Amino acid sequence: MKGLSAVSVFLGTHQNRFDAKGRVSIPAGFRSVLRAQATEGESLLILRPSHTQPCIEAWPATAFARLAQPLDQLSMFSDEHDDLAAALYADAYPLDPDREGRIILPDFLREHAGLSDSVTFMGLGRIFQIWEPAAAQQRVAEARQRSRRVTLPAQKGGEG
Amino acid sequence: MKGLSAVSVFLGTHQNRFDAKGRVSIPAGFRSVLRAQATEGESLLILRPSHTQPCIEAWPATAFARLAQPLDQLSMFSDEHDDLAAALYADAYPLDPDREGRIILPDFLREHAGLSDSVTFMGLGRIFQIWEPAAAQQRVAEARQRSRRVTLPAQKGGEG
DNA sequence: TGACGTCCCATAAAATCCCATGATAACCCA
DNA sequence: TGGGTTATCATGGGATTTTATGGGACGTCA
Repeated sequence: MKGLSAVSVFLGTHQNRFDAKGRVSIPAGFRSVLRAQATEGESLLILRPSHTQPCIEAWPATAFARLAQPLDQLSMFSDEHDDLAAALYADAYPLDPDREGRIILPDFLREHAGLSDSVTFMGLGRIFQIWEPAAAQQRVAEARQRSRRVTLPAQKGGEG
Repeated sequence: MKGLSAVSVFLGTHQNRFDAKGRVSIPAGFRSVLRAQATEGESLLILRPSHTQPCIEAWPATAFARLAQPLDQLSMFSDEHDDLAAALYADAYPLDPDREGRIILPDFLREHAGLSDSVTFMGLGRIFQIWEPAAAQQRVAEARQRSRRVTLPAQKGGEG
């Protein structure tokens, strides 16, 4: 593969616009990561509102499956199981892009993220997030600030 | 002997120019280091703005993966994880050179480094940096000054 | 029937491919 | 050691492909 495509994690931020029909292109790079992570018979990606931030989380099928794994360790029918299942699944929204790689966001997600006419796709490694552009900028600045304090546990082997 | 090509770290300083299409050649020596450090399925290099200097950091795939390793030790969904992921990934920009070894820098990186028509590639061992030539010179001078006062810690064995 | 999503085609801009060139540096052989 | 021959490199540019975006037509499911 060429160009941005040869990556297996979501990196960088990209800004695209809604068209008149409410469609947005998923950045090409992200599309190819999604394809690489796709699971036969599952939708290409799963959206859900972030529970801590005004943005939409986008999960590739495989990553979402992993996310849900802790469920298996809870006894079925327990309250914990139900709670977790509800938290994970109830507001998840599986989705496949059209042939041009565009998606249409359901209203509840657009509202949750406060989207208007443009969206920022923010790569976060395993997943990516969809933000209102202004909020995205703010978020990154904040994250930079905070992670400056969260000094990394020193790497063994002198990092090299 | 093969000259610089046989080295696995980024050494030296090279200055190249943007062409009319906004492309710059990565110095040949750096290219071969990048190839040596490449990871199957990942882009050849990852750029990000330096958070401490007006320059662009260029990471080979493997080194970047190491940089991001601490993430794996944080539980998904923790605030630390989110902050760190955003800080590391959101402004990263993966890319692959064209067949001639040239790259096109996105605007936000060109602006961050204040690039105009030429760029200086500065080898820093594990990574290299991309500078506006004047700023690079200044930077090197400062670094020389400062490192005069610094004593290197004794080396333990072990190359990366 | 009508709203909405999908299929298909269209397009401008941008990125990439592919070929070309002058300059320099590496090489070879006498 | 000299001097010509090659290979490599930085750079240039036309042709092609990809990408983001726009929009008409069709299906489907209430």
